[in-house]
Amino acid sequence: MAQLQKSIDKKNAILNATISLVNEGGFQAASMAKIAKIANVSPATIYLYFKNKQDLINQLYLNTKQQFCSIAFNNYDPLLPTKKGFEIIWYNIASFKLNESRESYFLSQCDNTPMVDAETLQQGIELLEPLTELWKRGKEENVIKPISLYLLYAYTIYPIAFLMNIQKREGHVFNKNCLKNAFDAAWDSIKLATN
Amino acid sequence: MAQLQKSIDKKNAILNATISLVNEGGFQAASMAKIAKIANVSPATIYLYFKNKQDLINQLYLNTKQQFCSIAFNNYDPLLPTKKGFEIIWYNIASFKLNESRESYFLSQCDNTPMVDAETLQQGIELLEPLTELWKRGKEENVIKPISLYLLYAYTIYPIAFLMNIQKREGHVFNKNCLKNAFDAAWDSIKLATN
Amino acid sequence: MAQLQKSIDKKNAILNATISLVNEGGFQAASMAKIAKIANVSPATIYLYFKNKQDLINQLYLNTKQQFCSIAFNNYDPLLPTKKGFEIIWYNIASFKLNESRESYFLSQCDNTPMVDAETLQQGIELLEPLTELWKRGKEENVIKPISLYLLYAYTIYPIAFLMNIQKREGHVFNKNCLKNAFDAAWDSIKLATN
Amino acid sequence: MAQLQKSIDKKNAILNATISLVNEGGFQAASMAKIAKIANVSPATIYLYFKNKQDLINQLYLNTKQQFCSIAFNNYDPLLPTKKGFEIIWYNIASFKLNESRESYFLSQCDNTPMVDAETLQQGIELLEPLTELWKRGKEENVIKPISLYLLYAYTIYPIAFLMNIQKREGHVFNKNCLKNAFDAAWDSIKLATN
DNA sequence: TATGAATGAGTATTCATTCAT
DNA sequence: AATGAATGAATACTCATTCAT
Repeated sequence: MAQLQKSIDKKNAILNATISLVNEGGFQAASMAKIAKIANVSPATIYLYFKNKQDLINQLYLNTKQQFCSIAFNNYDPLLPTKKGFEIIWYNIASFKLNESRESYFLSQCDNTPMVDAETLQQGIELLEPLTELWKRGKEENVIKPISLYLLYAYTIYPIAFLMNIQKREGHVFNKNCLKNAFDAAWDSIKLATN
Repeated sequence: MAQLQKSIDKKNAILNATISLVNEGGFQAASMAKIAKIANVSPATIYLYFKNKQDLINQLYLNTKQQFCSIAFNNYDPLLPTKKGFEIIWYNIASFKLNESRESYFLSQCDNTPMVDAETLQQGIELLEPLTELWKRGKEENVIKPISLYLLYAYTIYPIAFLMNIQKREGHVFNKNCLKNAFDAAWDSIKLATN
Repeated sequence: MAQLQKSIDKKNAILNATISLVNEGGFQAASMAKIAKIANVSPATIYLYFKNKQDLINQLYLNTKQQFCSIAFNNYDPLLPTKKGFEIIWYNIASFKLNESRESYFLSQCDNTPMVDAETLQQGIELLEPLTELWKRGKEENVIKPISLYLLYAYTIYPIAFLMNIQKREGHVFNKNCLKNAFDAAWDSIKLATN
Repeated sequence: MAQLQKSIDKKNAILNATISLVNEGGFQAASMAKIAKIANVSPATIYLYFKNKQDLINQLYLNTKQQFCSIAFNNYDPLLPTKKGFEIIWYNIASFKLNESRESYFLSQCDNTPMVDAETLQQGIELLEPLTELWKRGKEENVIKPISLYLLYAYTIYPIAFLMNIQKREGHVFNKNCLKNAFDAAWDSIKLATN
């Protein structure tokens, strides 16, 4: 029991150290030696928990994506009206991306570089299934434009990463009003205009 | 003259080799030795043109961003009506991002990782000034929502990078209709609804 | 009893795993971790049976040499005529070296590299005492040339290792006739020409 | 010119350092770092001259085997009578093996372990072609037993390695008389008895 | 007796950079 | 302007060995 906890703690320390280093200097700055030093373990110990560096990165990606998704669908109920459901998910995601910027910036790097295996990326995407289900329903209900899931994602979720990047780089913090504007932009881009 | 040309060719060969390598394996995969080999020069030669590796990356980023911007404002005339002007710029950018995916993917990596100096990133952003001018005017004309430039960029330009990523990863190619949908989403997200 | 057997089994599993690994990739390829994995024990367990890696190799050498010698003197009776006695021993050894090539190749590596302690090598040599006794007698009887034991060994026993190496490397198998030729060569090289 | 010489010197220093280390502690003891230190170069420099460690070992093997063979056929003339020719070659080889024990012990390790590529070993064997030609002729002339080249080698050349091993291990030095005995044993083992 | 977890020192190899030519 | 040779420091990863359980 105590041993198991110690193991979990060590693995987490390693994952944490890796996020920090990748965020500060990219994949290349996260050398196994530096990770080990920050996590307070021997370099060899990392290999007890991960097959190699790529495996470490992949696991870290999936881990973080899972955290992300578990928050994304907080309080979400598939029975809610489409717009309401989308609003809840969107604000959850925005809140994660803008508050947990450590995790978000890491995910953003993974999503825009060849750091992570294609296969692992795919696994990460599948975790968002409830959102894609919601979009499907929205299209059937003629509430959401009949456009591809890629476009829906590109215009509602992906932009939040840009805002997070700005926040991180410029110390800028987005207030409630700004967040409202962002949500409106997201919704306006995909809602089907009723005339 | 011929000598100058040879110099330019060499520098370009180096820049080109770097883009290829960064795209294939990220910053870390682009070692000076590999760059030199692909560019058909000696490692030492790189240092005649660039102070060090960071300088090489920075210059490459600015270079590529300039290419990008010179295309972005093709056929653009500040005197055009706001929506028309925006449409021209947006399609220019989309065409660059989706057709010149080599350059685009490189820029996307730079924009989402700590690869490039903060200062250099800033210089890159400033090259888009005609677009920000257009947005300013659009707001004054009550054609565009009175929201921050960050939001405008996040919801109109940034999403294209996601589409490019998808294209690259999945071999998917976006057709005219899809592009139209994307433009509409972009415009809908920032246009001021006239009631 | 059952406990003792289990211990012996484990020790043998370790020794066996080591032979396999050394044969495939030399001393360096036989890491304690790999040995443990193949022998289905924990790395730490190896240290219950052997003081350290060198001790493991030494014991394995002696063990294997003992196997070798117990076969070498099968059906051998010191009272037999010299040539007959030599013939029996020689064929025993050849049969071991050529049939038990796993063990033989291992011994050959040990005998031609600094893998094994000098002291342990000496102990291995002493196991062949009945053969050296036979040679001594043969010399007294003027049946065998009055040359050093080293020479007698070099020209009768050592060559078999070369044949084993060839067999291993080339998949070549030596038939009865070939074996007869080998024995004749061995005997011709040391027998004292009469008249 | 001076540069070329410096390069050759460096390569030789590396090869030399490698032989020393392999002789003292086997393949495993010859780490690239130790080799570099003894050769007075940086570890990275080794990779300017050799693709990797295996390549270094292979080249060293062939190099040394070439030295060996260039001596083996000193003063040898294919037109000499078979026995005379064989005698010259045998004494050349014995002299190399027993005097150049550094090189010989290294070759013996290579020949009895998986240190060297099978392909490279083959290349080494081919260098002895004049000897195999001589043996062929000897068989045609009914001077040498009609047995395989493997056997001829096993009983005439291979035993010398054993003597060298003994010399090295025990400080024992073989005198002229002993050498004569060894040659006689070699010749007796393969000569066709005329009755 | 037996182990899985842990590690500091080591492995082969590559790095960004410099320098003599 | 251009280079091949050179390198110390770093890279990812593995080693033989120990220790708490």
